[in-house]
This record gives sequence, structure tokens and C-alpha cells, in this order.
Amino acid sequence: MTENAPKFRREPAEQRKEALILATLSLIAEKGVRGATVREIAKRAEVTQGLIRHHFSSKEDLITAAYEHHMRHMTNLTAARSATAHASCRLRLAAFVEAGLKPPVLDSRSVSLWASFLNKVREDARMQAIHEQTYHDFRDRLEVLIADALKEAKITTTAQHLRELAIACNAVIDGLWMEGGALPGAFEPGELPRIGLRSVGAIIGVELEAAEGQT
Amino acid sequence: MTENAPKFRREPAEQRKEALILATLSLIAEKGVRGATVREIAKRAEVTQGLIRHHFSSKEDLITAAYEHHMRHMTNLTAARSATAHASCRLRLAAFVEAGLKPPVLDSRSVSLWASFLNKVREDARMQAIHEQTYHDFRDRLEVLIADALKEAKITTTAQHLRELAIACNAVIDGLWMEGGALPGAFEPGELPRIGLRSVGAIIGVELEAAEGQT
DNA sequence: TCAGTAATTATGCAAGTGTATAATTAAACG
DNA sequence: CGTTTAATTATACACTTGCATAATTACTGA
Repeated sequence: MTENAPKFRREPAEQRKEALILATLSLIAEKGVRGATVREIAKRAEVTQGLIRHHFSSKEDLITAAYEHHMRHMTNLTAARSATAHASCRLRLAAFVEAGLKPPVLDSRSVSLWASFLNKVREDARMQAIHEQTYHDFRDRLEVLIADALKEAKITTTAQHLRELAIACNAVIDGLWMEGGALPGAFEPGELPRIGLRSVGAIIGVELEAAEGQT
Repeated sequence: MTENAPKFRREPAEQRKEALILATLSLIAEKGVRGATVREIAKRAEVTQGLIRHHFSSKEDLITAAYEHHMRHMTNLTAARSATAHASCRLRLAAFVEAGLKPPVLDSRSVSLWASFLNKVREDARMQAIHEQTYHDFRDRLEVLIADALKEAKITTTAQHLRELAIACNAVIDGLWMEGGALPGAFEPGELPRIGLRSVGAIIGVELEAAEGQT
């Protein structure tokens, strides 16, 4: 008879874990947290639901892991662009701001994903820790870029003032990112990066221009 | 025997509806959308769950009504402060910015409430309409205040530029509001309003100071 | 005072939820 | 090739969910 057609494939734990995390993220982005049930996640990852419990001690665990994965991904995506060599510190900062306000970082799905997670932040302590950490990580990178740009422009400042500038610029980026993601179509293409650059520039007192060579 | 102790009280429809909406909002703020089940809502409103279906055609209907109620409330709360007579347009704008970054508008519960709703915005068309409307309503009020402040400072501008200023300032306020609500304790008291005023001032090119006479 | 009516309760159900547990089975190893 | 082990499936259970339906009950107006 027809015999050894293997009924499933065994994957290394880390690989399967990531597959489950990715399935979770895409599902939350599509249907919200409510739509991300263990059964749906399993179906999307093409496994049976029991496997989730085998790799994660609970669904909450999977959600937490997915959150961490997503936030890390977003920060990396934004920072990567500014890490590529630029002529000046000013351009590096500009690239950072721009990257955060264009796809793939600025994306309707990412925003609703982020909003979905935010609810759980107040309930779960681990979620709160991740949130706090990723927020500060992002803001600290921004602060370094701002400090460099100011030094380059020969503007002196205090630590306290620098902190406030970082908070403000972070808020601009976050706010524009959110609105752009929550209301796609309400802004013309290229409008948000342009506004972001002008605003951040105005706040820190250094005129910023688009970092050329990016699509 | 002990007789006519009425087993429940009949309330006018509008009043009971609002009571149910308020119960829903407080519940979502506390436990997230997930925790806002019909049974819990009914318990908090001190009625039985069947009543919800009697006043709202579905739970989705109740959620939508609660969203509209909340957003309207937030916008009014922010705008109210700037509507009270101020010496100058600059002060009116300052009061608007400040009000959005202090309690009761800036509040951990409000932020998570807002985040909870945001997920539903992509699924439900009515939710999306409400979101769009409240966003533009808020931004339009801001734009008027900015326009007045600029005129007062004898700064001329174009409609396009004015639009972009409003978007930027809105983003600053939203961003700071979000971060302050999501990370209570990460900012010193009074820090966010101060940063908000400086940033909005820097963006539009008009120095703003705290509108005195507010607690 | 006494029906009439709409608000409210009481009860139940079908579907979906996360999770536990035992039975399979693919792969690694000697 | 046979054994072992962990990945994976299969099945079931207890619980919650939103919703429907029928039975009560407080209020109103003639």
C-alpha cells in the first residue's frame, strides 16, 4: 500500500517557536488580540494546537514572546537606516526620523499590533517590563543622535535639556507614526516624513533635510 | 408580611444607557476589552445581563457607543480649558496644550482605554468613522488656535503649511499623552506639559509659556 | 383602580475558549 | 536494525462567552 508519507515534520525548538510567534503576530495584526486564539494560531503555523502548549507554558507566554519579538524588530528596523554610514551626524538623525515614518515601520498592521499589546501592558508585569525597556532603548538611541547633531552644530546643552529634547522628538515620531498607521489615506505620501523632519529640526534647533539615497 | 420592597427600579432609557456605557468604560479601562464581558458590565451597572441586550442591539453596539462617549469626553475636556477667556491667543493655545498633558486628560486608564478601542477601529466601519471624526475634530481645533496665535504674532503662512503645523503639534501632544499614560512614573510631575509647550512653541515659531491660574 | 406596556429578570443554549492528558510518530543514536 | 526520546497529534474537559427567549414586575394613564 501507500506507505511512509510522514504525517508531520519535526523541527528544532527555536525554529518552531519563531514560526509560532510569527503566526501569532500576523494573526493579531489582522484580527486583533481577540482573533488570535490558540486554534487559529496553530492553523496558521500549520500545526495542531497542542504543540503550542508544548513550546510555551501558556498562551500568555506566547503573547509575551511575540510582543518582545515585535518591539525588537521595530526598533532595529528604525535604527538600521541611521547606522549605515552617513556624511554627517545631522544626516544620521534625519535618516532615523525618516525611517520611523515610512514603511515598513510605518504600517497599519504594526500600529494595531502595537495597540493590541498595549492593553496587556497594564495587566502583565512582564509585558510592562518589555514595554519600558523597548521605549527607553528607542529613546536612548534617539538621544545619542540628537547629542551628536547638536555637538556638530556647536550647540551646547545640559543633560536635563537633552533628555527633554529626546522625549519631545520621540513623541513627535510616535505621534506621527500612530496617526499615519491608524488613518492610512489621511496623509499624502511623503507628508509624514517631511513633517517629522521639520518638527524634530525645529525642536532641537538644527535644520534637518531628507537623507538622500533612500527610496 | 414584609411586602412591597421593589425588586428593581425602572429607569428612563437614556439614563440607563449612559450607566451601562460608564460601566463599560470603567471596566475596559481596568481590565482591557477582554475583561469587559456582558456579565461583568451588568454586574458593575447593578443590573442583570439581559438588560444590555434590551438597550443595545448587540455588545458591539454598546462598545461603539462607549467609544464615541469617551472620545467626545476627552476632546471636550481638552478644549474646555482653552475656551475660558484668556488674555491672548498665545495663552489660549498654551492652555490647550497643557490641558491635554495633565490629569484628567492624561491618565493611565484613558490611554489603555484608547488603545483598547484602537484595535476595533480596523474591524468595525462605524468605529473607524468615529475615530476619523474625533481625530479631525481635535486637530481642527488645534489648527484654529495655531492660526490665531500666528496672526497675533504677525506671522503669515499658507494653508498647506498651517495644516502641517497642526499635524505636527497634534502628534507631539498625542505622543506625550500616550507615553505619559503608558509609563506613569517615568516622568517628573509637570515635565510633560513643560516639554509640550516648548515643543509646540518651537514648531510653530512662537514662544509659549504656561497659562497661569491653573492647578 | 386596573389594565397595558415597556423595563427588567430568569433561564438556557450553542459555540468557542485555554488547557490537560494520553496516544502517536519522526528522528537521533548505539 | 532496534531503542529511546522528544516533538507532534488526538481527544476531551471545564469554563466562559454572547445571545435568545420567556417569564416577571414596576410604572403610567385613563
